[in-house]
Amino acid sequence: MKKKYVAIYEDIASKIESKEWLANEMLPSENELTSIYETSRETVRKALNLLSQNGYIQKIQGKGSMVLDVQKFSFPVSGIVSFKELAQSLNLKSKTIVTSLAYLNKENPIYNKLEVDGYKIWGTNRVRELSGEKVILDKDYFSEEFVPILTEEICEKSIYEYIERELGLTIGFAHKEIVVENLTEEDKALLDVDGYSMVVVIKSLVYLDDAKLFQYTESRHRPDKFRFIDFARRVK
Amino acid sequence: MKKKYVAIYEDIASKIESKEWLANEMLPSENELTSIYETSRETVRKALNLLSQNGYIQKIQGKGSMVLDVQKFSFPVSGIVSFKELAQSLNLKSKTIVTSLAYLNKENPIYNKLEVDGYKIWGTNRVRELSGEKVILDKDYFSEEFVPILTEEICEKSIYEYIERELGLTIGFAHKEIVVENLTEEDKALLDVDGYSMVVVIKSLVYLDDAKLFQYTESRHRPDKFRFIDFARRVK
DNA sequence: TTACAAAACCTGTATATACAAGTTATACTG
DNA sequence: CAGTATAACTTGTATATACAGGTTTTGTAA
Repeated sequence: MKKKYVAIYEDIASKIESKEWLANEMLPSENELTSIYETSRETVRKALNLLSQNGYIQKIQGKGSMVLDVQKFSFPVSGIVSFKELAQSLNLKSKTIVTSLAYLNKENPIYNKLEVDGYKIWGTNRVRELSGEKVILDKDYFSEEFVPILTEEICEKSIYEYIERELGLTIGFAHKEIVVENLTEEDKALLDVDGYSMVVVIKSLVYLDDAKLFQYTESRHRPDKFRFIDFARRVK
Repeated sequence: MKKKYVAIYEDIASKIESKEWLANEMLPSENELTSIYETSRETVRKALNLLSQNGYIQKIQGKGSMVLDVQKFSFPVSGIVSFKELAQSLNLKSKTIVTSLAYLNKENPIYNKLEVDGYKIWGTNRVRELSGEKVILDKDYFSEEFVPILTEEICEKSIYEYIERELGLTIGFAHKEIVVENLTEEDKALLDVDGYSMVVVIKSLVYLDDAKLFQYTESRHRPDKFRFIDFARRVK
Protein backbone atom coordinates (compact mmCIF):
# COMPACT_ATOMS: atom_id res chain seq x y z
CA MET A 1 0.00 0.00 0.00
CA LYS A 2 2.40 2.67 -1.18
CA LYS A 3 1.96 5.75 -3.35
CA LYS A 4 -1.37 6.73 -1.90
CA TYR A 5 -1.95 9.54 -4.40
CA VAL A 6 -1.56 7.14 -7.34
CA ALA A 7 -4.09 4.81 -5.76
CA ILE A 8 -6.54 7.69 -5.38
CA TYR A 9 -5.89 8.78 -8.98
CA GLU A 10 -6.59 5.27 -10.28
CA ASP A 11 -9.69 4.92 -8.18
CA ILE A 12 -11.20 8.18 -9.38
CA ALA A 13 -10.13 7.54 -13.00
CA SER A 14 -11.83 4.14 -12.98
CA LYS A 15 -14.98 5.64 -11.47
CA ILE A 16 -15.05 8.19 -14.31
CA GLU A 17 -14.40 5.57 -16.99
CA SER A 18 -17.11 3.30 -15.62
CA LYS A 19 -19.59 6.21 -15.55
CA GLU A 20 -19.94 5.97 -11.79
CA TRP A 21 -19.11 9.67 -11.88
CA LEU A 22 -20.65 11.34 -14.92
CA ALA A 23 -19.32 13.98 -17.26
CA ASN A 24 -20.27 17.58 -16.51
CA GLU A 25 -20.84 16.74 -12.85
CA MET A 26 -18.66 17.92 -10.01
CA LEU A 27 -16.34 15.68 -8.05
CA PRO A 28 -16.61 15.81 -4.26
CA SER A 29 -14.62 18.76 -2.95
CA GLU A 30 -11.00 18.37 -1.92
CA ASN A 31 -12.00 18.42 1.73
CA GLU A 32 -14.62 15.74 1.18
CA LEU A 33 -12.15 13.58 -0.76
CA THR A 34 -9.71 14.07 2.09
CA SER A 35 -12.09 12.39 4.49
CA ILE A 36 -13.32 9.81 1.95
CA TYR A 37 -9.80 8.54 1.38
CA GLU A 38 -8.66 9.30 4.94
CA THR A 39 -5.62 11.29 3.89
CA SER A 40 -4.37 14.86 3.69
CA ARG A 41 -5.58 17.53 1.29
CA GLU A 42 -2.16 17.78 -0.41
CA THR A 43 -2.29 14.08 -1.25
CA VAL A 44 -5.75 14.49 -2.75
CA ARG A 45 -4.49 17.47 -4.75
CA LYS A 46 -1.64 15.40 -6.20
CA ALA A 47 -4.18 12.86 -7.43
CA LEU A 48 -6.43 15.60 -8.86
CA ASN A 49 -3.52 17.16 -10.72
CA LEU A 50 -2.77 13.83 -12.36
CA LEU A 51 -6.42 13.57 -13.39
CA SER A 52 -6.30 17.08 -14.80
CA GLN A 53 -3.12 16.42 -16.78
CA ASN A 54 -4.62 13.31 -18.32
CA GLY A 55 -7.86 15.01 -19.32
CA TYR A 56 -10.21 13.41 -16.80
CA ILE A 57 -11.22 16.58 -14.98
CA GLN A 58 -11.12 20.36 -15.24
CA LYS A 59 -10.39 22.22 -12.03
CA ILE A 60 -12.15 25.55 -11.57
CA GLN A 61 -11.05 27.77 -8.72
CA GLY A 62 -13.77 28.46 -6.21
CA LYS A 63 -16.14 25.90 -7.75
CA GLY A 64 -14.58 22.48 -7.83
CA SER A 65 -13.45 19.75 -10.23
CA MET A 66 -15.69 19.02 -13.21
CA VAL A 67 -15.64 15.57 -14.77
CA LEU A 68 -14.83 15.74 -18.51
CA ASP A 69 -16.14 13.53 -21.27
CA VAL A 70 -13.47 10.85 -21.65
CA GLN A 71 -15.35 9.22 -24.52
CA LYS A 72 -14.32 11.96 -26.89
CA PHE A 73 -10.65 11.07 -26.68
CA SER A 74 -10.66 7.47 -25.60
CA PHE A 75 -8.21 6.57 -28.38
CA PRO A 76 -4.95 7.20 -26.54
CA VAL A 77 -2.45 7.27 -29.36
CA SER A 78 -0.60 10.11 -27.77
CA GLY A 79 1.77 9.29 -24.95
CA ILE A 80 3.99 6.26 -25.33
CA VAL A 81 1.96 3.18 -26.09
CA SER A 82 3.04 -0.03 -27.77
CA PHE A 83 1.15 -1.54 -30.66
CA LYS A 84 0.15 -4.54 -28.54
CA GLU A 85 -1.24 -2.34 -25.77
CA LEU A 86 -3.15 -0.30 -28.35
CA ALA A 87 -4.60 -3.31 -30.15
CA GLN A 88 -5.65 -4.85 -26.86
CA SER A 89 -7.36 -1.74 -25.55
CA LEU A 90 -9.31 -1.41 -28.78
CA ASN A 91 -10.11 -5.13 -29.17
CA LEU A 92 -8.67 -5.20 -32.67
CA LYS A 93 -7.91 -8.41 -34.50
CA SER A 94 -4.25 -7.84 -35.26
CA LYS A 95 -1.24 -9.78 -36.42
CA THR A 96 2.45 -8.95 -36.44
CA ILE A 97 4.82 -10.22 -39.13
CA VAL A 98 8.55 -9.84 -38.51
CA THR A 99 10.10 -9.18 -41.92
CA SER A 100 13.67 -8.58 -40.81
CA LEU A 101 15.84 -8.75 -37.71
CA ALA A 102 19.59 -8.15 -37.82
CA TYR A 103 22.48 -5.91 -36.81
CA LEU A 104 22.77 -2.81 -38.96
CA ASN A 105 25.69 -2.16 -41.26
CA LYS A 106 28.16 0.34 -39.86
CA GLU A 107 27.32 2.76 -42.68
CA ASN A 108 23.64 2.97 -41.79
CA PRO A 109 22.71 6.60 -40.94
CA ILE A 110 20.77 5.38 -37.91
CA TYR A 111 24.15 5.15 -36.17
CA ASN A 112 24.20 8.94 -36.09
CA LYS A 113 20.75 9.19 -34.57
CA LEU A 114 21.37 6.74 -31.73
CA GLU A 115 24.82 8.06 -30.74
CA VAL A 116 26.06 4.65 -29.65
CA ASP A 117 29.81 4.34 -29.24
CA GLY A 118 31.22 0.95 -30.04
CA TYR A 119 27.95 -0.86 -29.70
CA LYS A 120 26.12 -2.45 -32.58
CA ILE A 121 22.51 -1.59 -33.37
CA TRP A 122 19.64 -4.02 -33.72
CA GLY A 123 17.27 -3.22 -36.55
CA THR A 124 13.90 -4.87 -37.04
CA ASN A 125 10.99 -4.39 -39.41
CA ARG A 126 7.52 -5.48 -38.41
CA VAL A 127 4.39 -5.36 -40.53
CA ARG A 128 1.10 -4.93 -38.67
CA GLU A 129 -2.03 -6.48 -40.09
CA LEU A 130 -5.43 -5.13 -39.12
CA SER A 131 -8.41 -7.19 -40.28
CA GLY A 132 -6.31 -8.89 -42.91
CA GLU A 133 -4.72 -5.78 -44.39
CA LYS A 134 -1.06 -4.86 -44.05
CA VAL A 135 -1.35 -1.22 -43.03
CA ILE A 136 1.52 -0.37 -40.67
CA LEU A 137 5.26 -0.84 -41.00
CA ASP A 138 7.23 -0.43 -37.77
CA LYS A 139 10.97 0.06 -38.09
CA ASP A 140 12.69 -0.19 -34.68
CA TYR A 141 16.32 0.34 -33.77
CA PHE A 142 17.90 -0.51 -30.41
CA SER A 143 21.45 -0.28 -29.12
CA GLU A 144 23.05 -3.59 -28.21
CA GLU A 145 24.07 -1.81 -24.98
CA PHE A 146 20.55 -2.01 -23.60
CA VAL A 147 19.07 -4.86 -25.62
CA PRO A 148 21.79 -7.53 -25.95
CA ILE A 149 19.50 -10.23 -27.32
CA LEU A 150 16.53 -9.87 -29.64
CA THR A 151 14.69 -12.84 -31.13
CA GLU A 152 11.98 -13.14 -33.75
CA GLU A 153 9.66 -14.49 -31.07
CA ILE A 154 10.12 -11.40 -28.89
CA CYS A 155 9.50 -9.10 -31.86
CA GLU A 156 6.32 -10.96 -32.70
CA LYS A 157 4.92 -10.72 -29.17
CA SER A 158 5.87 -7.34 -27.77
CA ILE A 159 9.29 -5.76 -27.60
CA TYR A 160 8.16 -3.30 -24.93
CA GLU A 161 6.87 -6.04 -22.69
CA TYR A 162 10.23 -7.80 -23.04
CA ILE A 163 12.16 -4.62 -22.33
CA GLU A 164 10.17 -3.66 -19.27
CA ARG A 165 9.52 -7.13 -17.82
CA GLU A 166 12.58 -9.20 -18.75
CA LEU A 167 15.29 -6.57 -19.05
CA GLY A 168 13.95 -4.47 -16.19
CA LEU A 169 14.38 -1.20 -18.10
CA THR A 170 12.01 1.70 -17.51
CA ILE A 171 10.88 3.89 -20.37
CA GLY A 172 10.95 7.56 -19.40
CA PHE A 173 9.96 9.87 -22.21
CA ALA A 174 10.04 10.37 -25.98
CA HIS A 175 10.39 13.06 -28.59
CA LYS A 176 7.94 12.42 -31.39
CA GLU A 177 7.57 13.85 -34.85
CA ILE A 178 4.72 13.21 -37.26
CA VAL A 179 5.22 13.89 -40.96
CA VAL A 180 3.83 12.67 -44.26
CA GLU A 181 6.25 11.11 -46.75
CA ASN A 182 6.12 9.62 -50.21
CA LEU A 183 6.07 5.84 -50.40
CA THR A 184 9.45 4.11 -50.44
CA GLU A 185 10.09 0.94 -52.42
CA GLU A 186 10.09 -0.88 -49.09
CA ASP A 187 6.64 0.47 -48.22
CA LYS A 188 5.31 -0.69 -51.57
CA ALA A 189 6.83 -4.13 -51.12
CA LEU A 190 5.66 -4.75 -47.55
CA LEU A 191 2.35 -2.90 -47.22
CA ASP A 192 -1.02 -2.99 -48.99
CA VAL A 193 -0.92 0.53 -50.37
CA ASP A 194 -2.71 0.26 -53.73
CA GLY A 195 -4.17 3.62 -54.59
CA TYR A 196 -2.06 5.58 -52.12
CA SER A 197 1.07 7.57 -52.79
CA MET A 198 2.03 8.62 -49.26
CA VAL A 199 2.36 7.29 -45.72
CA VAL A 200 2.10 9.02 -42.35
CA VAL A 201 5.35 8.54 -40.44
CA ILE A 202 5.76 8.83 -36.68
CA LYS A 203 9.43 9.16 -35.79
CA SER A 204 10.32 8.75 -32.13
CA LEU A 205 13.44 9.05 -30.03
CA VAL A 206 12.73 7.07 -26.87
CA TYR A 207 14.67 7.65 -23.66
CA LEU A 208 14.97 5.63 -20.48
CA ASP A 209 14.23 6.74 -16.96
CA ASP A 210 17.81 7.94 -16.55
CA ALA A 211 17.55 10.09 -19.70
CA LYS A 212 19.71 7.74 -21.78
CA LEU A 213 18.75 7.54 -25.46
CA PHE A 214 17.52 4.04 -25.99
CA GLN A 215 15.57 3.58 -29.20
CA TYR A 216 14.77 5.14 -32.54
CA THR A 217 11.52 4.17 -34.19
CA GLU A 218 9.69 4.91 -37.41
CA SER A 219 6.07 3.84 -37.56
CA ARG A 220 4.75 4.13 -41.13
CA HIS A 221 0.95 4.13 -41.52
CA ARG A 222 -1.30 3.94 -44.52
CA PRO A 223 -3.14 7.29 -44.44
CA ASP A 224 -6.66 5.88 -44.13
CA LYS A 225 -5.69 3.84 -41.06
CA PHE A 226 -3.91 6.66 -39.29
CA ARG A 227 -5.49 8.59 -36.46
CA PHE A 228 -3.76 10.54 -33.73
CA ILE A 229 -5.67 11.79 -30.73
CA ASP A 230 -4.33 14.26 -28.23
CA PHE A 231 -5.40 16.13 -25.14
CA ALA A 232 -3.73 19.51 -24.83
CA ARG A 233 -3.80 22.27 -22.26
CA ARG A 234 -3.18 25.90 -23.12
CA VAL A 235 0.09 27.03 -21.60
CA LYS A 236 0.73 30.45 -20.05
CA MET B 1 5.29 39.29 -7.57
CA LYS B 2 2.85 36.43 -7.30
CA LYS B 3 3.01 32.79 -8.28
CA LYS B 4 6.54 32.26 -7.12
CA TYR B 5 6.79 28.75 -8.56
CA VAL B 6 5.87 30.00 -12.03
CA ALA B 7 8.55 32.66 -11.77
CA ILE B 8 11.12 30.02 -10.82
CA TYR B 9 9.92 27.79 -13.68
CA GLU B 10 10.28 30.60 -16.19
CA ASP B 11 13.69 31.58 -14.86
CA ILE B 12 15.08 28.05 -15.11
CA ALA B 13 13.41 27.45 -18.49
CA SER B 14 15.00 30.60 -19.91
CA LYS B 15 18.39 29.61 -18.52
CA ILE B 16 18.08 26.26 -20.28
CA GLU B 17 16.92 27.81 -23.56
CA SER B 18 19.75 30.33 -23.49
CA LYS B 19 22.26 27.54 -22.83
CA GLU B 20 23.22 29.04 -19.50
CA TRP B 21 22.49 25.56 -18.18
CA LEU B 22 23.59 22.92 -20.66
CA ALA B 23 21.95 19.68 -21.72
CA ASN B 24 23.11 16.52 -19.93
CA GLU B 25 24.26 18.55 -16.95
CA MET B 26 22.60 18.46 -13.56
CA LEU B 27 20.58 21.33 -12.13
CA PRO B 28 21.46 22.48 -8.61
CA SER B 29 19.80 20.21 -6.08
CA GLU B 30 16.39 21.05 -4.68
CA ASN B 31 17.95 22.20 -1.44
CA GLU B 32 20.37 24.47 -3.30
CA LEU B 33 17.55 25.90 -5.43
CA THR B 34 15.62 26.48 -2.23
CA SER B 35 18.32 28.82 -0.96
CA ILE B 36 19.05 30.33 -4.39
CA TYR B 37 15.43 31.43 -4.81
CA GLU B 38 14.91 31.98 -1.07
CA THR B 39 11.81 29.85 -0.86
CA SER B 40 10.64 26.45 0.38
CA ARG B 41 11.50 23.09 -1.11
CA GLU B 42 7.87 22.38 -2.07
CA THR B 43 7.76 25.56 -4.13
CA VAL B 44 10.96 24.57 -5.92
CA ARG B 45 9.48 21.13 -6.56
CA LYS B 46 6.38 22.64 -8.16
CA ALA B 47 8.61 24.53 -10.57
CA LEU B 48 10.68 21.41 -11.31
CA ASN B 49 7.53 19.38 -12.02
CA LEU B 50 6.44 21.98 -14.56
CA LEU B 51 9.87 21.77 -16.20
CA SER B 52 9.61 17.99 -16.28
CA GLN B 53 6.14 18.03 -17.82
CA ASN B 54 7.28 20.37 -20.55
CA GLY B 55 10.35 18.36 -21.43
CA TYR B 56 13.03 20.63 -20.01
CA ILE B 57 14.42 18.25 -17.40
CA GLN B 58 14.38 14.62 -16.33
CA LYS B 59 14.24 13.97 -12.60
CA ILE B 60 16.17 10.97 -11.32
CA GLN B 61 15.62 9.90 -7.74
CA GLY B 62 18.74 9.99 -5.63
CA LYS B 63 20.73 11.83 -8.31
CA GLY B 64 19.06 15.07 -9.31
CA SER B 65 17.49 16.84 -12.28
CA MET B 66 19.17 16.43 -15.65
CA VAL B 67 18.78 19.14 -18.28
CA LEU B 68 17.38 17.73 -21.54
CA ASP B 69 18.15 18.84 -25.08
CA VAL B 70 15.39 21.31 -25.90
CA GLN B 71 16.70 21.82 -29.43
CA LYS B 72 15.33 18.47 -30.54
CA PHE B 73 11.75 19.52 -30.05
CA SER B 74 11.82 23.28 -30.34
CA PHE B 75 8.94 23.21 -32.83
CA PRO B 76 6.04 23.38 -30.42
CA VAL B 77 3.11 22.39 -32.59
CA SER B 78 1.63 20.34 -29.81
CA GLY B 79 -0.30 22.13 -27.11
CA ILE B 80 -2.65 24.91 -28.11
CA VAL B 81 -0.89 27.50 -30.22
CA SER B 82 -2.34 29.94 -32.68
CA PHE B 83 -1.00 30.31 -36.20
CA LYS B 84 0.23 33.81 -35.44
CA GLU B 85 2.14 32.68 -32.35
CA LEU B 86 3.67 29.84 -34.33
CA ALA B 87 4.69 32.01 -37.28
CA GLN B 88 6.22 34.56 -34.92
CA SER B 89 8.23 32.05 -32.93
CA LEU B 90 9.62 30.57 -36.13
CA ASN B 91 10.21 33.90 -37.89
CA LEU B 92 8.21 32.81 -40.92
CA LYS B 93 7.06 35.22 -43.58
CA SER B 94 3.36 34.53 -43.49
CA LYS B 95 0.14 36.01 -44.76
CA THR B 96 -3.49 35.33 -43.89
CA ILE B 97 -6.33 35.65 -46.40
CA VAL B 98 -9.88 35.61 -45.09
CA THR B 99 -11.95 33.85 -47.76
CA SER B 100 -15.26 33.76 -45.93
CA LEU B 101 -16.91 35.03 -42.76
CA ALA B 102 -20.60 34.54 -42.02
CA TYR B 103 -23.19 32.86 -39.84
CA LEU B 104 -23.74 29.23 -40.72
CA ASN B 105 -26.98 27.90 -42.15
CA LYS B 106 -29.10 26.10 -39.57
CA GLU B 107 -28.65 22.82 -41.48
CA ASN B 108 -24.87 22.83 -41.20
CA PRO B 109 -23.70 19.70 -39.33
CA ILE B 110 -21.32 21.84 -37.28
CA TYR B 111 -24.36 22.75 -35.18
CA ASN B 112 -24.28 19.21 -33.80
CA LYS B 113 -20.62 19.42 -32.87
CA LEU B 114 -20.86 22.70 -31.01
CA GLU B 115 -24.02 21.86 -29.06
CA VAL B 116 -25.20 25.48 -29.00
CA ASP B 117 -28.84 26.00 -28.12
CA GLY B 118 -30.48 28.95 -29.78
CA TYR B 119 -27.24 30.70 -30.62
CA LYS B 120 -25.97 31.15 -34.13
CA ILE B 121 -22.51 29.99 -35.17
CA TRP B 122 -19.83 32.08 -36.79
CA GLY B 123 -17.93 30.30 -39.55
CA THR B 124 -14.75 31.59 -41.12
CA ASN B 125 -12.24 30.24 -43.63
CA ARG B 126 -8.71 31.52 -43.65
CA VAL B 127 -5.95 30.61 -46.09
CA ARG B 128 -2.38 30.74 -44.76
CA GLU B 129 0.40 31.63 -47.12
CA LEU B 130 3.96 30.59 -46.35
CA SER B 131 6.65 32.07 -48.62
CA GLY B 132 4.05 32.80 -51.28
CA GLU B 133 2.37 29.41 -51.32
CA LYS B 134 -1.15 28.75 -50.06
CA VAL B 135 -0.58 25.69 -47.92
CA ILE B 136 -2.98 25.79 -44.97
CA LEU B 137 -6.75 26.23 -44.82
CA ASP B 138 -8.15 26.99 -41.37
CA LYS B 139 -11.87 26.52 -40.89
CA ASP B 140 -13.01 27.98 -37.55
CA TYR B 141 -16.43 27.87 -35.91
CA PHE B 142 -17.46 29.86 -32.84
CA SER B 143 -20.73 30.17 -30.98
CA GLU B 144 -22.26 33.64 -30.98
CA GLU B 145 -22.68 33.10 -27.23
CA PHE B 146 -18.98 33.67 -26.60
CA VAL B 147 -17.97 35.63 -29.70
CA PRO B 148 -20.79 38.07 -30.48
CA ILE B 149 -18.85 40.08 -33.06
CA LEU B 150 -16.29 38.89 -35.57
CA THR B 151 -14.83 41.09 -38.27
CA GLU B 152 -12.59 40.42 -41.22
CA GLU B 153 -9.92 42.53 -39.60
CA ILE B 154 -9.90 40.41 -36.47
CA CYS B 155 -9.70 37.22 -38.51
CA GLU B 156 -6.77 38.59 -40.45
CA LYS B 157 -4.81 39.56 -37.34
CA SER B 158 -5.38 36.87 -34.75
CA ILE B 159 -8.68 35.54 -33.47
CA TYR B 160 -7.06 34.11 -30.35
CA GLU B 161 -5.51 37.43 -29.44
CA TYR B 162 -8.93 39.05 -29.80
CA ILE B 163 -10.61 36.35 -27.72
CA GLU B 164 -8.10 36.45 -24.90
CA ARG B 165 -7.35 40.19 -24.87
CA GLU B 166 -10.60 41.88 -25.92
CA LEU B 167 -13.23 39.39 -24.86
CA GLY B 168 -11.35 38.35 -21.70
CA LEU B 169 -11.97 34.66 -22.28
CA THR B 170 -9.45 32.07 -21.13
CA ILE B 171 -8.73 29.00 -23.22
CA GLY B 172 -8.52 25.89 -21.05
CA PHE B 173 -7.92 22.72 -23.04
CA ALA B 174 -8.61 20.97 -26.31
CA HIS B 175 -9.31 17.56 -27.74
CA LYS B 176 -7.37 17.14 -30.96
CA GLU B 177 -7.53 14.60 -33.71
CA ILE B 178 -5.15 14.30 -36.63
CA VAL B 179 -6.23 12.42 -39.72
CA VAL B 180 -5.45 12.38 -43.44
CA GLU B 181 -8.29 13.06 -45.87
CA ASN B 182 -8.79 13.27 -49.60
CA LEU B 183 -8.88 16.75 -51.09
CA THR B 184 -12.26 18.44 -51.15
CA GLU B 185 -13.33 20.75 -53.96
CA GLU B 186 -12.84 23.59 -51.51
CA ASP B 187 -9.26 22.54 -50.81
CA LYS B 188 -8.54 22.45 -54.54
CA ALA B 189 -10.08 25.87 -55.06
CA LEU B 190 -8.35 27.64 -52.17
CA LEU B 191 -4.97 25.93 -51.78
CA ASP B 192 -1.93 25.32 -53.98
CA VAL B 193 -2.16 21.53 -54.03
CA ASP B 194 -0.95 20.59 -57.52
CA GLY B 195 0.45 17.09 -57.41
CA TYR B 196 -1.17 16.17 -54.11
CA SER B 197 -4.31 14.15 -53.52
CA MET B 198 -4.62 14.41 -49.75
CA VAL B 199 -4.40 16.88 -46.86
CA VAL B 200 -3.53 16.41 -43.21
CA VAL B 201 -6.43 17.61 -41.07
CA ILE B 202 -6.21 18.64 -37.42
CA LYS B 203 -9.67 18.73 -35.90
CA SER B 204 -9.96 20.39 -32.50
CA LEU B 205 -12.67 20.91 -29.95
CA VAL B 206 -11.51 23.83 -27.82
CA TYR B 207 -12.88 24.43 -24.33
CA LEU B 208 -12.72 27.44 -22.04
CA ASP B 209 -11.36 27.59 -18.51
CA ASP B 210 -14.78 26.67 -17.13
CA ALA B 211 -14.98 23.57 -19.36
CA LYS B 212 -17.54 25.11 -21.73
CA LEU B 213 -17.21 24.03 -25.35
CA PHE B 214 -16.20 27.10 -27.25
CA GLN B 215 -14.82 26.38 -30.69
CA TYR B 216 -14.52 23.75 -33.37
CA THR B 217 -11.61 24.02 -35.78
CA GLU B 218 -10.33 22.18 -38.80
CA SER B 219 -6.82 23.02 -39.91
CA ARG B 220 -6.10 21.51 -43.31
CA HIS B 221 -2.42 21.25 -44.29
CA ARG B 222 -0.69 20.34 -47.53
CA PRO B 223 1.23 17.16 -46.59
CA ASP B 224 4.71 18.50 -47.37
CA LYS B 225 4.20 21.47 -45.07
CA PHE B 226 2.83 19.50 -42.17
CA ARG B 227 4.93 18.61 -39.14
CA PHE B 228 3.72 17.78 -35.66
CA ILE B 229 6.15 17.59 -32.75
CA ASP B 230 5.33 16.18 -29.37
CA PHE B 231 6.95 15.42 -26.04
CA ALA B 232 5.45 12.42 -24.31
CA ARG B 233 6.00 10.70 -20.99
CA ARG B 234 5.35 7.02 -20.44
CA VAL B 235 2.36 6.60 -18.16
CA LYS B 236 1.92 3.92 -15.46
C1' DT C 1 44.52 -2.63 -2.13
C1' DT C 2 40.06 -4.41 -2.01
C1' DA C 3 35.44 -5.15 0.00
C1' DC C 4 31.95 -3.66 2.34
C1' DA C 5 29.48 -0.97 5.69
C1' DA C 6 28.13 3.57 7.00
C1' DA C 7 27.33 8.26 6.34
C1' DA C 8 25.89 12.00 3.58
C1' DC C 9 23.86 13.40 -0.04
C1' DC C 10 19.90 13.25 -3.41
C1' DT C 11 14.61 13.02 -4.71
C1' DG C 12 9.83 11.01 -3.36
C1' DT C 13 5.82 10.74 -0.33
C1' DA C 14 2.73 12.18 3.41
C1' DT C 15 1.14 15.35 6.63
C1' DA C 16 -0.10 20.01 8.75
C1' DT C 17 -1.04 24.90 8.84
C1' DA C 18 -1.99 29.48 7.14
C1' DC C 19 -3.74 32.60 4.14
C1' DA C 20 -5.11 34.29 -0.74
C1' DA C 21 -8.52 34.26 -4.26
C1' DG C 22 -12.73 32.87 -6.59
C1' DT C 23 -17.80 31.31 -6.21
C1' DT C 24 -22.19 30.65 -4.12
C1' DA C 25 -25.60 30.86 -0.71
C1' DT C 26 -27.37 33.48 3.12
C1' DA C 27 -29.07 37.11 5.52
C1' DC C 28 -29.72 41.70 6.10
C1' DT C 29 -30.93 46.39 4.63
C1' DG C 30 -33.32 49.72 2.10
C1' DC D 1 -39.40 42.66 -2.91
C1' DA D 2 -34.85 43.86 -4.78
C1' DG D 3 -30.23 44.74 -4.05
C1' DT D 4 -26.21 44.13 -1.66
C1' DA D 5 -22.98 42.92 1.77
C1' DT D 6 -21.41 39.01 4.31
C1' DA D 7 -20.46 34.49 5.50
C1' DA D 8 -19.43 29.98 4.09
C1' DC D 9 -17.97 27.40 0.98
C1' DT D 10 -14.54 26.22 -2.97
C1' DT D 11 -9.55 25.83 -5.02
C1' DG D 12 -4.63 28.10 -5.22
C1' DT D 13 -0.19 29.26 -3.13
C1' DA D 14 3.51 29.09 0.34
C1' DT D 15 5.65 27.19 4.15
C1' DA D 16 7.39 23.49 7.53
C1' DT D 17 8.48 18.89 9.13
C1' DA D 18 9.26 13.97 8.99
C1' DC D 19 10.58 9.96 6.99
C1' DA D 20 11.17 6.62 2.91
C1' DG D 21 13.99 5.22 -0.82
C1' DG D 22 17.75 5.73 -4.20
C1' DT D 23 22.81 7.11 -5.22
C1' DT D 24 27.38 8.50 -4.18
C1' DT D 25 31.11 9.25 -1.20
C1' DT D 26 33.64 8.12 2.76
C1' DG D 27 35.90 5.47 5.88
C1' DT D 28 37.04 1.31 8.00
C1' DA D 29 38.27 -3.50 8.28
C1' DA D 30 40.22 -7.51 6.21
